[in-house]
Amino acid sequence: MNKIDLNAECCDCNEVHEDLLKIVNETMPEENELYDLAELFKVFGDSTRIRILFVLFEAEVCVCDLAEVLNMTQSAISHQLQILKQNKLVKSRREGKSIFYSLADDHVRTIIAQGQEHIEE
Amino acid sequence: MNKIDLNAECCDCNEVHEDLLKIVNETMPEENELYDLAELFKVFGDSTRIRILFVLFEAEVCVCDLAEVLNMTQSAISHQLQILKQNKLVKSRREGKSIFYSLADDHVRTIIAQGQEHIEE
DNA sequence: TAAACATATGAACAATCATTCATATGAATG
DNA sequence: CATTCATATGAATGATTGTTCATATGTTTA
Repeated sequence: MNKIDLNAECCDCNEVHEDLLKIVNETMPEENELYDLAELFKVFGDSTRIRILFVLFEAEVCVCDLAEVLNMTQSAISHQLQILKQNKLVKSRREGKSIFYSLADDHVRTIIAQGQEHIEE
Repeated sequence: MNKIDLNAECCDCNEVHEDLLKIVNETMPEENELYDLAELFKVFGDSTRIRILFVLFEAEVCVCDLAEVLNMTQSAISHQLQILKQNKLVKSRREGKSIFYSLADDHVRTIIAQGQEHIEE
């Protein structure tokens, strides 16, 4: 595998081609992992979902409280909660008529904290 | 703490309203910071850009090599590089006709590593 | 068990986005 | 200085997505 391409059809920086292909083939995650990674970050790429997460950083909250605090419709919040739940960023628990949502794990905090560090520079 | 909100206009979980509002108002970032955060994660939310970043984890690479290694058109790669650059995830350097791209800082690695940890569980 | 309440969900619509195509810019080369 | 090479970019297009609206599901209560 990874044979030398002497007829590099690209730019003149020929020296790197072989090594680059080799290294990339070794370190690049599988196609479906790349897809999952992008999917995960897509979930963080919406300010409504980010705001939901910031609320859940502080407390376990039911849907209607989330909607009230964030000043959005119950339906919009519920739709976004489903997306957060599908991606295992939040979990839910029923208590009577209400359903309470909370953070699923602490990666969420870490990822968002890293994002904040990045934009604050 | 956790005072009761007697005028809760929402669901029956009245006790939390006041405190929740207070805490959220204290800890929720400003509107534009939330927007910037979401924008940043949106950049990670595309597998082409993720793949570009994985290549740049290993080496400083010119545009045509990126296009070749990732098997995509020069134009598509260039468009995505502009987005990565605007969000300060990569930087560029001209050398003759070529332009070499590299990671702008190490938050990129940390954020993606956290994402990988999350999906591998 | 009917009504009220809390949440979920499907369809529709507008907005956003990634890629393609054509072309422009900018540097090296002969 | 015209051509070639490497990259950037604007417009167009098809695909994806967040919100709304209407309605369904599931739980409590009278």
